[in-house]
Amino acid sequence: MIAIQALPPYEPVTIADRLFLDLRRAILEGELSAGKKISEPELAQQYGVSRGSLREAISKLENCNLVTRKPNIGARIISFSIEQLMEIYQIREAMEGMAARLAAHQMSDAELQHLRGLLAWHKNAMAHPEKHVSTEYKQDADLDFHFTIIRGSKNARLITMLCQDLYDLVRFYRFRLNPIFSETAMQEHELIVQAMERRDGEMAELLMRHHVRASRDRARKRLEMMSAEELGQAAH
Amino acid sequence: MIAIQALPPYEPVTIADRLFLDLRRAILEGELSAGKKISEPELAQQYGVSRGSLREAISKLENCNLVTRKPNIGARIISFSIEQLMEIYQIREAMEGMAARLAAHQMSDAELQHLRGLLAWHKNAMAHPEKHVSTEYKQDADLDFHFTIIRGSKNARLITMLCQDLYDLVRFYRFRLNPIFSETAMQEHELIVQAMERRDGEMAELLMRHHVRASRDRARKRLEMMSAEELGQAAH
DNA sequence: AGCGCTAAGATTGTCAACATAACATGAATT
DNA sequence: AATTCATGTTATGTTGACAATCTTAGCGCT
Repeated sequence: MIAIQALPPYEPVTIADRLFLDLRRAILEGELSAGKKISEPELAQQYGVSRGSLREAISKLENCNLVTRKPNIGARIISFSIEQLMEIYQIREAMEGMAARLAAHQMSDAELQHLRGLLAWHKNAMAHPEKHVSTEYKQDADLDFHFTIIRGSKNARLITMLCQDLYDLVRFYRFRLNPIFSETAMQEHELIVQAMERRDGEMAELLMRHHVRASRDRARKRLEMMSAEELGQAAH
Repeated sequence: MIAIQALPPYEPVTIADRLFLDLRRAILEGELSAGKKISEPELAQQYGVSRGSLREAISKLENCNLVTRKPNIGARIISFSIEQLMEIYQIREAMEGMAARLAAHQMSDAELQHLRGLLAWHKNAMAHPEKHVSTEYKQDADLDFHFTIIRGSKNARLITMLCQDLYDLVRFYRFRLNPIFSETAMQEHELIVQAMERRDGEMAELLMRHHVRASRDRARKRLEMMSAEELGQAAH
């Protein structure tokens, strides 16, 4: 069994930490509507903590780019925007491309085997949809694939910027768009792993960039097909 | 005269904001030693503010990656590490490469002319070192060059990640290494602008990536020549 | 001498109250 | 009727005090 660790867990030692994790999950899973203003007194009472701790948690959420704060006005959950989603894909293309290039050289054989196993598991899940394999699981598997390669780059700063700063945004949009993981994407993953197994960093980067670009186009096409009404729901 | 805006200014409306700007400057310019632990009571008294505001400012510094915090232990200024500097160059290669590609298509003719002017001004400053053009100015001009292209990408998230999250780290290292801006780098800038004037995004990306990679190699070579003693000074 | 334990000191996390700025309501005026 | 201004209310920024945790110095023990 492969561990799904889309949201890398860490033990919340302080109240503000726990609050941060709770709020992040609530935002990512849509419990708190996109674009909604955060009322400090309301949330503080709701979670039974003081405003000080809440403000610290909000500050951490700001780091994750999940809320924006304006002085003397307050904090808001970020709002849903197709333009921003496209921007994120462009950044992912550049950074994950570099991550794949580095990972092709830096990952150990064991790590590559793990990645290959992940791919096989994912492929099996796609082939046998009857085995109560939920959509979320397949999406988490996709995240796991990308995370493994990112971590494989062994570039600590790159890992932080992608896994902590950018992928919270990715999850924010992913949950609201609920994209289907396509067979095509699976084949792209396969090609990427093959290049990495050949230790071909140059090709791994090119293939990863192609994959992210293709995913962006699929997302855009999907968005154009969605009705305005559905998009409105996604925003909330 | 070309405006030097290495650190994009904004009006600090709240106390925590002003504190944040002050502390950031102090860290970037070496007034607060790298790796040093931040004492909340000490700094709060020194700046004449309460610990709450100081903690908020520290939280913002954490976003900029200039300090790291551990629960129940405290905050430390980041420490100087060659490995981290090399990691930053790798990220810049990927992201600024993408920025150059986008900017080649997105920048207006006027913006390109501004960039060209920046280059001319910089070239002139290099050619006439007698004109009391300090090293800092030339470095700021280099930052301006990169910032103009990054902003030219018109990708808001990319701009934020680079200008706010990554370039504070760049300044942190730059101040401590005090690198000389070489004639070679100037020529690389020239080639990048030429590609952008041709609206050749592909080439602009390749040239920018080459430029960042070359800068990284120059920095590494320079570091290898520096004695251990000098590096120890840089850390403080 | 070296190691582990204990208690004092200091530092960080948390809270509730105060000061100040933004927002909302309604009256007066053009 | 629409706009502007005044006023009250709410929310955010800020502060100082309290509680929990970590660090350190000192002591006893092996």
